[in-house]
Amino acid sequence: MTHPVFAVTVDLVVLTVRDGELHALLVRRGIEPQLGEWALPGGFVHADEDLPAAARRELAEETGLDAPGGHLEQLASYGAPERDPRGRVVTVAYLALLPDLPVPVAGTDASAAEWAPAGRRGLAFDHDRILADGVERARSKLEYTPLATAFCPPEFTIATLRGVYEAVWGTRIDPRNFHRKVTGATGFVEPTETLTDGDPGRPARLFHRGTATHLNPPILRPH
Amino acid sequence: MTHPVFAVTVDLVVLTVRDGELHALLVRRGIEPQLGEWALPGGFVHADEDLPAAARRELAEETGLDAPGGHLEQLASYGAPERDPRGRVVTVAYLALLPDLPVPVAGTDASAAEWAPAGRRGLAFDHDRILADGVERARSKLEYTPLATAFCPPEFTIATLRGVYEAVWGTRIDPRNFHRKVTGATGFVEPTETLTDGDPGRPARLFHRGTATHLNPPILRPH
DNA sequence: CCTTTTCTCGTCATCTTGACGATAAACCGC
DNA sequence: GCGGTTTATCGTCAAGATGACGAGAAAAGG
Repeated sequence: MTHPVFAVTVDLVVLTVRDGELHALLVRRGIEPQLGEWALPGGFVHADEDLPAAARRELAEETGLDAPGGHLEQLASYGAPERDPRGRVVTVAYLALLPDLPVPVAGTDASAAEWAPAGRRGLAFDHDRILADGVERARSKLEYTPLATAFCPPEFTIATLRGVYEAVWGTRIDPRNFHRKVTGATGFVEPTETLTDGDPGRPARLFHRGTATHLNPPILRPH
Repeated sequence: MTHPVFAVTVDLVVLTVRDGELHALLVRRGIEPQLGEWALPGGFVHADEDLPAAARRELAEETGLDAPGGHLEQLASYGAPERDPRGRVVTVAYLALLPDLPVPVAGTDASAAEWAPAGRRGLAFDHDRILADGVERARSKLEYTPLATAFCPPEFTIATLRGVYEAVWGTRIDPRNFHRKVTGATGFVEPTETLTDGDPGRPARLFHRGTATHLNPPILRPH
């Protein structure tokens, strides 16, 4: 039996929190098609490469670093027949959650790269949809997993963690109740011995991430 | 630029509840490779076909019916270089949740089809892993969505719904607390006017599914 | 020194949860 | 027909979780 021929790409939804708002990494396309349009970073899977390896490679190429303490997971695949003018291209999208990083550098196939607000639309191909799916996945995962810590540096305050929730969800959260829930959930965060210094207000204790993979009880967003 | 060539398949994790246990639909492969091995139903995506359409087509071919009242969603994609001896094959797995159906018929590329307990292992390719991922997705989704109703006929009792949760989670649930939670969650189930008749015990009210897409509050499995 | 800011702990009414008692309303075997 | 069994449904109660908010602690800034 014969079967149709496809190309396979990986595309990345790379999210971070900057200035209290959720941002996504975008690149300006430096090659055809859609040359000059903003798009998600990504590229073709190599001949002998596994999908997660391709995602990590593209992430390293586009951001200049792999995700140390960050998080990378498969998001979904998109393969509508007309989604790419070059022919049948199926893309496997990955979602990366990273702490705030220095300004990204343009990669091989990109003429520019920048952090854009996660609500940004008008991207090439079906990337609007992929970005929206990634943001929704992140919003949902913050409820049931401790992945909010992937947006934070290795040591962080409860206020920083709360800022992540507020940025991703676009809501305000009561600092006192949030502090109680987070420190009460087993394995979410572990206190260190050190306190912040130099910031306005009372010094805050620094925490690092705990060992839990699921939050119990969950931290549900208001609706 | 040139890029490697792939074949793309869809594979289906089709789950149902039979005799109080979670079952998966398996087919015995009628073509090479892995001829004679048990595997997940699936096949190549056609030249002009979208991914969800390919999943629905394969489901219809293998089970003889599309999912009326059932549920079909994308699960994940798998593309390790050595996963298929024919070459680079990326498969997009879909998860289907169906009410208990008559015995399936063997499809085009299968010499037999059967419902096997969802814990079954020893499948062809990497289908053990895909099946395990599908079961875990189903277990998790029952916590936060009303998808348990996808396993039920259009009208069902609370006990039937509880049986779904017990089968998928492999736990026992207190009937009184479950009844309270389910009827209390907004939009999960809507009561009808009719009662069951003929079964042992007191007649039970029949319900149909509500309009909610998320459960609030969630129904968390014990751990 | 006083004000402002932020962190952290407490309080309290309300809601949810889990364990379980009790009654209702059918069946089954005799 | 008649207890015994089975299942559905409602109610109770203590423990835990939630949301709204008070208040002190500990820093910076004028």
